[in-house]
Amino acid sequence: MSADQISVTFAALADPTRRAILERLAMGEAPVKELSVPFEMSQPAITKHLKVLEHAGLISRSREAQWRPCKLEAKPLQDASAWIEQYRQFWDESFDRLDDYLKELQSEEATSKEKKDGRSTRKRR
Amino acid sequence: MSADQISVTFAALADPTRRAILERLAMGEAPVKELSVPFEMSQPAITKHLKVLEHAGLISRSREAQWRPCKLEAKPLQDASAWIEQYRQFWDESFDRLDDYLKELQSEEATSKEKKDGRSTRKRR
DNA sequence: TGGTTAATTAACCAATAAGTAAATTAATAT
DNA sequence: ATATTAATTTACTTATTGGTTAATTAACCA
Repeated sequence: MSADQISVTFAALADPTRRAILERLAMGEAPVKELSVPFEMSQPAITKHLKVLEHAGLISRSREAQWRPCKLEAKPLQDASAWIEQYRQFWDESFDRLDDYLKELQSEEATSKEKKDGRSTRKRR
Repeated sequence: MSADQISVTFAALADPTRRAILERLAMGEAPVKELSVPFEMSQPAITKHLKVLEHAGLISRSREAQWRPCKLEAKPLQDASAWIEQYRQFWDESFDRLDDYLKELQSEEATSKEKKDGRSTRKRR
């Protein structure tokens, strides 16, 4: 564990079991036993995957009696997403327009004014 | 190599050297020697990283005399991005508006009409 | 108390990953 | 032909990953 946070995040996402767990957790919290049901895999194996996810900050854990519910923590995904979005222009033809819209959205929220202008000056391809 | 494509993509992105190589290639094509300059690492090591990236479809390679230029191929990033975007609602407060905008954008492009309506009916949080 | 369920820990194994140094291939240049 | 430069291949080492089974901890239940 000397890797940077985004490396840890991508490494955690590189396993299909772990991604499936995250997808399940998007529906709501769940204890280990329940998470393990869809997989032909021992419970210790699931515990290990959960440790990887927890270490990556992608889940958090609490206690309820003998259960340890897992909860999705999507924050690291935001950074991963931001990294990938750098490259959107290389695949997305409508990148310019989306990019402009996001900038506009941001300035809208930052300044809370200029609600109905700007758009007319946007670049178009 | 029996993993699904998105696992291969995330695994390729989990290494900081490989991410740095992709960032360099976003500026334009480059041969192996040039790519290896910023790293304290032997050339065979770079060759290995390039193979991982090529195997993941994140770069392609050609030939020019004794050089093998590498070129960024961002397509797999689109799928990785799409996977992560599933979770945007868990971190992004303006998810609803962006989601609505993307839907609007899509229908705009599909139908090529209804250019200046819709926005007034969007959900707001 | 003892039994059951939930989950983790410990010890182990096989496969993969990330690096090295040395040898080899391929193209260019003299 | 030979030397140089670019890149890869080979063989090897070390650490990590993903899984196993068996034992242990922890909380609840009757």
